[in-house]
Amino acid sequence: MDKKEELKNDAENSNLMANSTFSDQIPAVYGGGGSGFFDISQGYLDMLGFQDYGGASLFDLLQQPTPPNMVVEQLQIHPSQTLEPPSLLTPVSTVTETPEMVNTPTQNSSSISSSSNEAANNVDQENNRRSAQEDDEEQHEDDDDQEKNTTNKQLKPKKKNPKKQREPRFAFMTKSDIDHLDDGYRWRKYGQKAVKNSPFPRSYHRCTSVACGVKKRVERSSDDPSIVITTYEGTHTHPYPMTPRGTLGILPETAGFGGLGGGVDGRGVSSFLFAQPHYQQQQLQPYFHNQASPSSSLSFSTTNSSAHPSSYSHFLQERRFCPSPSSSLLRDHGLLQDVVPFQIRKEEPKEEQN
DNA sequence: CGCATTTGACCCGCGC
DNA sequence: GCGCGGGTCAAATGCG
Repeated sequence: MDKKEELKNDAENSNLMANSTFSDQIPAVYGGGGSGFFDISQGYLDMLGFQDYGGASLFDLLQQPTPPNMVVEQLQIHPSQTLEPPSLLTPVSTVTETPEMVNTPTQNSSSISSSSNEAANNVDQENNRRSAQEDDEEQHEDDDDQEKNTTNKQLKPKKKNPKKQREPRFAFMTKSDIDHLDDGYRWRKYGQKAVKNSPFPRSYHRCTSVACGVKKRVERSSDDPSIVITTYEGTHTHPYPMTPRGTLGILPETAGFGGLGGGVDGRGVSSFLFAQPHYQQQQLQPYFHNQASPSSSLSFSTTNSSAHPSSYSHFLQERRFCPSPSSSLLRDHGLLQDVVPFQIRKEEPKEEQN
């Protein structure tokens, strides 16, 4: 414990510091609600087209006369690497590792970039390995069997071999009482672990879709119990599950942009409809009270190990929830505003001026 | 009965 | 090499 814990503590302390860290990197991001949190105003939500949702989503809540505050903290987005800018997003790029990364000391760019790069490399390497491995496994099933037999003797047949591969990860810090924010997808919890130096456990979820390997980790910030850190890892490879729990009454078409699910790449994704059960509103409120303004903020951090532009952009796309095409206001910024708000804007001609 | 959650065990990477 | 902590597995259990 000693040093380690200290380090951990430091790291965790720096967790929330991510705000400052990030702000240092992308000052613009923090325009709204103090503390470096994004301010999601009702107007913003409108722009996102949330009003169209029938279900009681988190955002619905946000639309309440007294919008709850959802703190979303962008943990770390690395500005150094620009993503290919799809018309909508451009950006910022690289993301960094999520909570963990976030926890990393406030070393910002340098550390972040290095991490990102490393991560990226690792990812690539790992990906290669993985596929290679998979191929191998397929090709040598017999061998595998044998090997497995050997291994099985000792332990459960864990398929995982090589290094874990880190897929693009995006972390969201949400101020909420609810740990598991319903994003519309169906998740199955496959594990829970106690987090060191934190009274709150971390739960591991996996998308229930067959071929979808998207994972999600949910944990509460030890520094601020009111903050839930949700980390998404991977990209959904299936269409958005419409109204999974009757929370999302939206159709792809309504969603615009190919819909919540219809990601640009054809991959359905829109993992950010925080559909919440009704009761959540009540739970959320207390927090909002703590907020100076009735605005809500969503903060997320993207951690992208792969630092792949596509990943990021994809992420952004996902994040687009479903900006309604009609919302011209969003037109250029949309989610971008959250994610890469100002940065991007800088690049964009300000002429538009809203 | 099927699916989701719980939970203890195990694996793996990393730091010392 | 060892211990720690994070991440995952899978049997057991719970729930609708």
